[in-house]
Amino acid sequence: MSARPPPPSRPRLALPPRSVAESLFTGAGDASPGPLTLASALFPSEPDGGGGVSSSSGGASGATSFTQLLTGNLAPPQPASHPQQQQQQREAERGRGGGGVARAGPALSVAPPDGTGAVFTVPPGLSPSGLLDSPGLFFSPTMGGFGMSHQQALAQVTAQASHSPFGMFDHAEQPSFSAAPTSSEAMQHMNSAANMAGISDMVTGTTNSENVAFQSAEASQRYQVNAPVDKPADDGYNWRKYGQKVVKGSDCPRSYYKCTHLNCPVKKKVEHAEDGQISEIIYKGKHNHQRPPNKRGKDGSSLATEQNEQSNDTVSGMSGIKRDQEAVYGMSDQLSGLSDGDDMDDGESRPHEVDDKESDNKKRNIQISSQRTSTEAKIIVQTTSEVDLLDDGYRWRKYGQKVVKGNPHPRSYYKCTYAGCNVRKHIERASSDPKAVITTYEGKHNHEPPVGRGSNQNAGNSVPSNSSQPNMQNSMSRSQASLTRADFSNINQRPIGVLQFKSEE
DNA sequence: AGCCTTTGACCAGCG
DNA sequence: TCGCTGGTCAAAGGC
Repeated sequence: MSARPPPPSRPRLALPPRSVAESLFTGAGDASPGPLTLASALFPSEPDGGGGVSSSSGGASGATSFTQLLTGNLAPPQPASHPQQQQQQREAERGRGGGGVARAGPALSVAPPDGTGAVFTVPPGLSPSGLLDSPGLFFSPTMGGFGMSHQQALAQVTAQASHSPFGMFDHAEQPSFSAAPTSSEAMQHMNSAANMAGISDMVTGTTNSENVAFQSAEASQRYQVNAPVDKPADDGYNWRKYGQKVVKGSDCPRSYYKCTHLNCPVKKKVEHAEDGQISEIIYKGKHNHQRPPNKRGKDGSSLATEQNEQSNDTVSGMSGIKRDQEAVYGMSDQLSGLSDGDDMDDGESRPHEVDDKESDNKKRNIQISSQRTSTEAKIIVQTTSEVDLLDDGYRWRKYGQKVVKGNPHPRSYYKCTYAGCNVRKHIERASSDPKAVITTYEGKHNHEPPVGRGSNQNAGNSVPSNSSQPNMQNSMSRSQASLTRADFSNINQRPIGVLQFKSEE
């Protein structure tokens, strides 16, 4: 009916109150946030002009550092002249005014908007989706340099997906969403995260995504998320999609899901942003049953939350809600990596310190484009050699190849060769650009990378190698070296919660 | 075979 | 009553 590929646009991500975020991280889970989660966290976005600090967009903003963006030391947002910007503005309008999304039914008030809530908005090209999905947002050396080679980025992402200490993102229980986030902290963590990913450069170099704004979180029970996924994040329950429709005021379709449990009345509506990411999830009803057995092995859902869920959590009167919050917003959690003020300068001085030789030489552009689950991420890397993508520190065995419809290039399937590890990754070349390789990781490594692998890319890296994040650490450029495990840990402890969600009874 | 997604059609509420 | 809109149904197809 209304199914149509959502046009690219920027995702929205509202940062949760810090207190909440912290609570989230107190229960560190074992699952790690997906690479995309990380990326999303780095570039969450929430359209909003009010109270938010926006960076100017366009190349003109190239002078604006990511740190500036984070700290709000930015120039007023430029008028959206670009179609995407205009779209963003429209979204912003919707998000701000609450329009565009049906909000029927009594909503649970989880996050009272106190104006302190920070929403990090990233315009197209910088947003998780824009950043990751937009074909136009390839981290190119010509755009200021991403600061690391595609391999490095890939390794980081992979490491994140596999070993990131941010695991709690996926599993931590969120007792509430009432606390107001500390912008500064959020910004700082974000900054750190940005550093880690070399985002600073990206931001400054991005041409059409310079609009970064911190906004006050909307006080509502709905969740606005940036989950760049093609389906709702796994929240532990089983859902069946029974409808999809384009609602008025939004160009994006709204999907309707029902809990598949017998006689369970719970439904949820999932709204997608123009870029296909989940922008909002609205729950209706309460589960009259316990969460089904963990499906982790299958899709990477979390365990920690499961236990909490089992207790028939009723915090804020929502049972299934939290789960989705956690799952869907793993990415936001990452964003949560906002840090304290003293960390603010972690990355602001590094944008151009990065060793971009490799990237220059290889002319690689990286785009993290999608995440379906906390342990699945899609990475688009411009490269001429698929082999490069395999060298992420782990050993892979090609077990299949297939030519998918609409793409003349074969799609290769790889599986981690480590005994007992079921992580897989799919590599395919974009039909439009053979040099653009899309890598999708599925699952989580239950082991560490084989010795001697994955570290060769940055042999000179002085960053202390961490067993849990070998690739990430090793793959970081010098400029990123400062973001060590400690940094990640810090981020862990300063999660940013989820965005906005709404529940209907 | 079972489950899920897709999607056009249908229904109900509202102005 | 009509048109609009959101929500749901259900057949078809895919995995």
